[in-house]
Amino acid sequence: MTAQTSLTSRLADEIVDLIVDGGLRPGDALESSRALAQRFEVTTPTVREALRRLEATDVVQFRHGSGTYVGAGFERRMVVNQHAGRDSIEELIATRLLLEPSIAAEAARCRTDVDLEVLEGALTNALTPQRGDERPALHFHVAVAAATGNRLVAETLEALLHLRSREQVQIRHRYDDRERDHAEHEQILEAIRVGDADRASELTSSHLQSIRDVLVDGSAGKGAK
Amino acid sequence: MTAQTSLTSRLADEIVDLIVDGGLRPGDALESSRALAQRFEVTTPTVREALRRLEATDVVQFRHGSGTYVGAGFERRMVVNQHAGRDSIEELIATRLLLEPSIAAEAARCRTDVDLEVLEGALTNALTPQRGDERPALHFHVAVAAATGNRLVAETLEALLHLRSREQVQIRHRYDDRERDHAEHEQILEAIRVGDADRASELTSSHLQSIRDVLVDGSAGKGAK
DNA sequence: GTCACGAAAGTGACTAGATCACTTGATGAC
DNA sequence: GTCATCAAGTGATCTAGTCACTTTCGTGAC
Repeated sequence: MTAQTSLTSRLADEIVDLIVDGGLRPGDALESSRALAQRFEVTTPTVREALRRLEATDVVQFRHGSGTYVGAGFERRMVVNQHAGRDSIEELIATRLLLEPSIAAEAARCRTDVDLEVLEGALTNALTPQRGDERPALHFHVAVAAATGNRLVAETLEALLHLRSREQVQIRHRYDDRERDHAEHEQILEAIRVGDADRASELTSSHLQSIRDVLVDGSAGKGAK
Repeated sequence: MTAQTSLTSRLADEIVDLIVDGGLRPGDALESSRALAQRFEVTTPTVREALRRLEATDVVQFRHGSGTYVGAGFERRMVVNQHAGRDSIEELIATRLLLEPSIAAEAARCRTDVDLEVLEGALTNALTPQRGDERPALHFHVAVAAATGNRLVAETLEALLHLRSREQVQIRHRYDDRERDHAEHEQILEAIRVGDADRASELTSSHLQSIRDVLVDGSAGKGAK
């Protein structure tokens, strides 16, 4: 049960731990590949695989002939992977509450007929339980962002929702009022359809607020599990 | 001149090209490691390093014993690395225009005295030309996002500005009216200081709009360099 | 004393050829 | 028809190196 994950994955995590424990900051040098290989009792190619993975998000940087150094992505990782307490979930909802109303308003202004079809599709998909299908059913809120016609907006929101995806499941577990969820989504869609930006914004805001309320009440009133 | 970059980096790019050229979509299988190694005339550990790098952003996924598959991150990469034309810069500005006014408003509501000091620091740093110092001077707009007290908001905006960082330099090159930039930042800061959310939002909006205008005029009027 | 040069040590980059572990699909017994 | 079995394909990792680059530090010229 310790780990179904690969040796390389664990290794990457352990290297991050090493950076944390050592109090290293961006710019500081890590141990050499060979030293790391010895420390973790693996071979250098394996260490390098783990480091490459970390390099991709700039957690570490290679400098040929010089050494391996902590990169700026390290601190970013610390923020992103912060312990998944209630704070981080509330932080996520707060962020969405800040950004999504504007996005919904813009969607109401810019949406095309095709966007509307996609939104309707996302809405019906949400009701049918996930099939064995690979496609994880386009998230309604991402579909709204896509309806702005700006791919970067959609991408940003998707990245945001992808974060803390585990906690998002928790939210759904609590906020299990599917009918209400669907009804609110439908209202938002209607506002976008008729191009009422203000109403789309307000509805999105109150929708997220109600989710937040459930969350806060739940954490205050309910015990574990 | 062909490439100062490492073999692994080039290899990662070439594998992505291979996915693109092959018309592969998320879920499709890649060639085996051995086949890739043969194709590119490198050894398997090298291929694996390149693949690990791509795995970090979910461009590919490993399935032990089964194969290597294209992941959801592939399409994301396509969006992020789309050819850096004017469209993508305008898209970025449009996104910022959509998100940052709300953030500035929230900052005006939530900022602490410490946040104000940080903002002032970011403002003066922007005027002094970059020193040899490693720290790349906290971006004013990121500092505003941080003043919301929500780390996730700051992180999101930072990620956004980090994208297309090359093009951002272009923008600065055109929008070289440092004094005006600084003056507008100062106005925004003042609104945040006194807690005027509406004004902070409006000022941010007009600030970004003026940047966009310069950009659009520049692209229409000016030739290359 | 100062500074250019250059060898040596340390480090990452990559090679070469294996072995082990897991998945998958075909085969064959029941 | 169903299910256990097995073999081929693939990823995961190892062993044991060589090559290329950077940094350092000592040497010697000035």
